[in-house]
Amino acid sequence: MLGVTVFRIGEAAELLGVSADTVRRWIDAGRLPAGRDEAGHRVVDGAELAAFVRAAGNDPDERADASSARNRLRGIVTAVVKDTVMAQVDIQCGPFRVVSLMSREAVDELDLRVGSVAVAVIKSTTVVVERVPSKGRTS
Amino acid sequence: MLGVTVFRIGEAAELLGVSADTVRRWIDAGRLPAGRDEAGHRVVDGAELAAFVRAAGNDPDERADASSARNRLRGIVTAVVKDTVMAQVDIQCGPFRVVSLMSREAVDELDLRVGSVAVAVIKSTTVVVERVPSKGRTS
DNA sequence: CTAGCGGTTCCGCAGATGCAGCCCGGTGTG
DNA sequence: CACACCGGGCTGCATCTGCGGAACCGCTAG
Repeated sequence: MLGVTVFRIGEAAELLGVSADTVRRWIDAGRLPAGRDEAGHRVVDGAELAAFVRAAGNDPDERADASSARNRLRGIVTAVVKDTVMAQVDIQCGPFRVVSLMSREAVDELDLRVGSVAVAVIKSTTVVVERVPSKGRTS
Repeated sequence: MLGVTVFRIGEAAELLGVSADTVRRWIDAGRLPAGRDEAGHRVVDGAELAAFVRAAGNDPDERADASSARNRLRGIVTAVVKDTVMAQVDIQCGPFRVVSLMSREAVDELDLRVGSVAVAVIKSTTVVVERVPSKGRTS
């Protein structure tokens, strides 16, 4: 098991958040290196895809750049639920919804409300990583 | 201070990650409610923008749906640095780069490597929210 | 008061993306 | 073995998005 993770075009497309056609065009344009399997289907190496998605994520979004420094996800507040002592704040950060539980006092003090811009900050030691059952095979 | 956060078209565009032209077209198409200020400039209400970004984030991406349940950010591993006892794993989740610090043993056990698909899971109590110096005024 | 600067509106254009249609190859089931 | 189903390759088309240009408005500095 060399463990080289490879993706088919559909899998890569889902990961990148675009259609398979777009991934195909990127490959044909040479922007994303890929090979072909015995059936003529395009095969994308996991490491290549990682490099591509990293490059794509850095350039266009300066806000992502500012974020990429240390787990800073910038977004817009979509919900605020205030309890007596605690409060829950939902932030939409790009395609993800991040939920934060904090004291009600903190919410009041920050004056967080629906529509406000906020940044979700996460200590890297509190991030748990799960492997995905998935797809990519080892070849 | 009623605290109704409002955005100008450029600010909304930056938040949504698109150009001001696109936001203008969305408004003209009725997809995003907006008013006009005394100068004829479009003005977007923060709550409306929040509703819009929430809807936009849920529909297209089923993977985001699966993620939105509880701070589950799915992405691709872009870097793995192994130290003697600790390890750092970088995951590109949409436009954001998430860094996780974990024991080296955990990395080996999960068989995490560049190009693997992984999910960053974050307890909502460990998410710190910062307000942005920003923009949106109170009217 | 005037000039300069930044942001917005509106217009038109070129490139990128998504989608539908059609054919092919691999897989599983009866 | 025959059949249906699924994912992929390839083509063409409609749409969306971003960019540049020209004019307008509001704010600030001189």
